[in-house]
Amino acid sequence: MAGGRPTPARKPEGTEDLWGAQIRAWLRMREVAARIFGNWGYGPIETPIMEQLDVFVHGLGQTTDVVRKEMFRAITSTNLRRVIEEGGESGLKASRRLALRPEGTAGFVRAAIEHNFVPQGGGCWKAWYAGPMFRGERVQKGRLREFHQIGVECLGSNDPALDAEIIVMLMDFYRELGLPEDALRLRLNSMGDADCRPAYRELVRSFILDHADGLCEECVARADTNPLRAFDCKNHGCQAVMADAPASADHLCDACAEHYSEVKKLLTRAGVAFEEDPTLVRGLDYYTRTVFEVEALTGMGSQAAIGGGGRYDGLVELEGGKPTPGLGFAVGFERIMLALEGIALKERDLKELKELKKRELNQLKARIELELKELDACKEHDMLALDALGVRFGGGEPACVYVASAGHGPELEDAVFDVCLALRRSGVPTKRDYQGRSLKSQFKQADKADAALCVVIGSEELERGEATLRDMRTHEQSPVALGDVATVVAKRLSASASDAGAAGTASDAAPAGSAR
RNA sequence: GUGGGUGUAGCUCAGUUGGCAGAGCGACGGACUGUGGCUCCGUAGGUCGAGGGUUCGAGCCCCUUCGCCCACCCCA
Repeated sequence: MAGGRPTPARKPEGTEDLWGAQIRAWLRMREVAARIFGNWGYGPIETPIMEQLDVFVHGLGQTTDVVRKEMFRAITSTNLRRVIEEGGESGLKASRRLALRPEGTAGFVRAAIEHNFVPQGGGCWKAWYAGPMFRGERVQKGRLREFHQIGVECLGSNDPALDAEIIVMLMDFYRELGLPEDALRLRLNSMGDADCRPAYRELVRSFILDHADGLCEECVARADTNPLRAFDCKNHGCQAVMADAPASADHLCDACAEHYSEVKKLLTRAGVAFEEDPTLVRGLDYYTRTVFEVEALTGMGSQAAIGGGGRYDGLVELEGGKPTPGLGFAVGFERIMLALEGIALKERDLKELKELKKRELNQLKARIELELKELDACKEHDMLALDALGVRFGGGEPACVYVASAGHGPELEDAVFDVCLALRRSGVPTKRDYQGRSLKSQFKQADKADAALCVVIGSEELERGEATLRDMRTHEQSPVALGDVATVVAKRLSASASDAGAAGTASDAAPAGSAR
């Protein structure tokens, strides 16, 4: 150990460091959520990443897989050893038994009860959240132990219009992110409520016992504890048998049936395509009536659901609050990114062909003209790579300016320092060299950083109290007084930014200002 | 919890019956003394995941271990 460095730590299994294009995509997705959900009356909320264990046990249900084996649990105690010796955490009071949230709804409902969010007179409370969730599962494609969700919740009304609205809003959200409806599949079902679900459950249970021959052991074994789960079984034999099982939508009580048909009517009215799927049974106990799930058709591994939710009219009561209806959904950030990547890869064939033709043309031109002025193959490759990352909706870093110094010397270095300071303080993203590179090298750096402008300061300029301002696209250069650099650059940048904004919103071909 | 795959340069990966540690891309420098993208030339970069064993000799064979990926299950 003496003098040796410790071996560097690694991030825990199933976690990701978010940086570069990823973090920008996450922030951008939150912006889109804030805008779209805001239009529908949902405001932002943030609740703790950990809650008392009971919040999840009561809310999600004792028997769900999430609670039984997928939660990260923690205790606080002044004497850990005694807790272990005396039979574990069950001896601790509730406030000392904690868990990292595996989903967002239970904590939201806890907060709603704690602060009386729902108005007495019968209005509803709407909010959206975004943040990390934790489940101790084995990692695979589209499944992490720490993952990020954006969710919305609405408490206080059983109006079917709300069920339809949040689904429409969800599809709008996907479209805004670059996932059109034809890239997705929306599945819809109704699970009934406290009045009709028990009887239906019993129907399914006896169906399973009658058809035990054709079903796998596990499905039969679960007939008593959770018969509906048999619909979810991946076993083909089970799927074939369960296809003939009684469908929940056919066994709803009158109130649930009316609610369900109203939801479907309104969805159709809004032009949202859906598939009724009687086998859709969501894994958390709190769902009642409307349940839905959205799958992406490309890019996914075996985990294709990029969002899902439904109504949970019994949940608030389960958490100890007054009976209050509610509903919501959650989408998975990482899975949406996979879906976007799938789309980008599909489009890539077309783009590659285009690229190829362009290059052929360019080669011909080169033979004739020797020099090509606007070939930008490198940048376009970068954009392709970005597309493959699924960040096409996220844009790149904002336009920036590069300050280059021609030559060395304390006066020059001070001038560079001053100019950068002024630029940054006037809100211009500014980059510079710190390693004494050659001017040529600095231009290379500026190019890589995709700088729109370059400020060159050398001893000649310095004597005149000036800097040279170079437009990296047009190659035009002009002198600017040192004191005016910040204001002139800020003006030039904002002018070109609004140009690009006006011209290039719909076309992803706008080359300027869009690399990482 | 169960099963399969994989680990060699910053990245993507070659590496033959055990015999000098490799390529492409990237990075850096130069050609061009103060002006970017193309081209050419050059340079740097490795505990071969870790530990042990067999051998004259191990990236390769054996044992142990760790990480990562994919799938079952479940879900976002």
